[in-house]
Amino acid sequence: MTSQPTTGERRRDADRTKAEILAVAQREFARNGYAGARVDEIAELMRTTKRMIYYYFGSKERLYIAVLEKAYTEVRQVERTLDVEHLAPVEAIRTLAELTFDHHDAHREFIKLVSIENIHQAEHIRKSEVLANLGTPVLDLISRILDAGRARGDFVTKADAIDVHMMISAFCFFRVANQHTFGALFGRDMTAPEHRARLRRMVGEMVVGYLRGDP
Amino acid sequence: MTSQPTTGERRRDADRTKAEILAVAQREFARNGYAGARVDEIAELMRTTKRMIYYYFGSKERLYIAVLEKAYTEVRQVERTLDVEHLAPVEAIRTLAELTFDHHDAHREFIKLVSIENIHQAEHIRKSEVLANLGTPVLDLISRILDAGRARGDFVTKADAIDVHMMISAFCFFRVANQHTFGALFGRDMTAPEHRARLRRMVGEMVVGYLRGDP
DNA sequence: GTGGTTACGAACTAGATAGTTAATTAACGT
DNA sequence: ACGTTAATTAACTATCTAGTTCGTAACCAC
Repeated sequence: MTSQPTTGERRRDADRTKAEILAVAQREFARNGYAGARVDEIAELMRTTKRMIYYYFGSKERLYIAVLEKAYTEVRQVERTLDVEHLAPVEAIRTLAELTFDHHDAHREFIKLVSIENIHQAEHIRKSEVLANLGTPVLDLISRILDAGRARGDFVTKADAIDVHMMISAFCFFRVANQHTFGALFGRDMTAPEHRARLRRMVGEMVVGYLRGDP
Repeated sequence: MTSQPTTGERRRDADRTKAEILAVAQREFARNGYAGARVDEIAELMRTTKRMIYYYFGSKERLYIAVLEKAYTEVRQVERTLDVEHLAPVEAIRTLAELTFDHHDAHREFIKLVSIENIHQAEHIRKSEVLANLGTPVLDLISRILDAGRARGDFVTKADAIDVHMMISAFCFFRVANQHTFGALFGRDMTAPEHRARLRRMVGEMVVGYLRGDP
C-alpha cells in the first residue's frame, strides 16, 4: 500500500542534505564572517544535525570553501549568459556596466562572502582548486568590445579589459558592500530605490565617459 | 641616587598604555575581523596584560569601537588638509581623486576595518556618538569644485557631491580592499608598483571624463 | 612619611565552540 | 529475506575565550 517512491519524497537523500547544509551555511557565513559563523547555529537551522556537516564536509573551513565554490560557480554561470555583442561598442559597454550593476544588486550575499574572503587575504580561495581553474568569460567579452570600439574610433583611452572590468566592479561592488558605513557617515542609503536608478545610469556614463577620453 | 624622572621613562603611564592597547588592537582587528580577533592575542603583543584592556575599555566590543573612533578621526584629520581649491575645477577634481587614491593606498588597515564594519552592517559605528557627529569636510569641498566647474561650463553632468565622492571612493577602496580575491581570480595584483601609477591616473580621468559628459 | 587613589599583574572561571564517538536506521543489490 | 553500505542521530569532550577576582605597587597631595 504505502510503497515509497525511489525518487521524490525520500527520508534519506545525500544530495538534498548536502545542498541544505550549503544553503544554510552560506547565509550564516555571509552574515557573521568566517570566525563569527557558528557551526552549531548552522546545524540548528537545518532539518538535520551537526554531525552531517562533518560527515560531508569534514571541517568548518572545508564547509566554508565549499560555500565559496558554489557561490562563485553560480556567478560565473550568469556571466556566460551576457549578450551585448549585437550592440554598438558604446552601447555594449554601457549595457554591460548596467547589467553588472543589476547583478551585484541581486547577489548581496555573494558580495559579503567576497568581502569576508578579502579580509582573510583570499587564503581560502587559494586553497580551492575549483576556484583556481574558474575561467573569466567576461574579460574576453570586454576585450572584444574594446577592440571594436577602438576600430570605430569611439574609444580613445587605452586601458585593458581587466582595468575596465575593475572600474565597473569597483563601482557596483562598493555601492552594495559599503552601503552600511557609507549610510552611517553620509546619511545616504545607496541601495534605496530613490538612488538606485540614478547610480545605475551613472556607472554606464562613467565607463563610457572614461573610454571616450578627451573631447 | 636613582631618582626616577616624573616625565620621560615612567613605569606607570595611563596614556601610553591606552595608546598601546589601541594600536595593537587595531592591527589585530584589521587582520582577523571582529569575531576572529582574540583579546588574549592583543594582550600578548603588549608590554602590559589583558587586565588593562578591561580596565580601560570594559569589553572587547568597546575596545573595537574605540579603535574605529580613533581610525576614523585620524582619517578626517587628513581630509581637512586637502588643498586643491587654488586649481581650476577640472584639475581640482582630478587632483582630489588622485590624493584620495594615495590616501587609500597608505591606509590599508583602515580600509580593512571599514570592510569588517560593513560585514556587521555598521552596528558598531552606529553605537558610537563620536562617529555619528564626525563631519565630512570633503563633501563641501567637492560641492564647491562642482559649482565652480559648472559655472565655467567645464562640467555638464549633473551629479551631486555625494555621488562624486562615492565614485572616487569606490575605485580607490575596491583596489585595496578587493586586491586579494581580484588577484586570485584575474591574476593581477592591483596594488603592485607596475599597476599603481596607471590606476592612479585612471581614477582622475574617470571622474573628469564622467563630469565632462557627452562630447 | 603616610593615606588614598590610580595603575597594574597573575591566576582563575564559566560558558561557548569545533570536532568526535559510537550506536542506529534506511536503502539497495542479490 | 538478508547482508552490506551509506546516511543519520544523540550525547560527549577537549579546548578556547571573554571576562573576573583579588592582591600589589607606583604616584600624589599634604
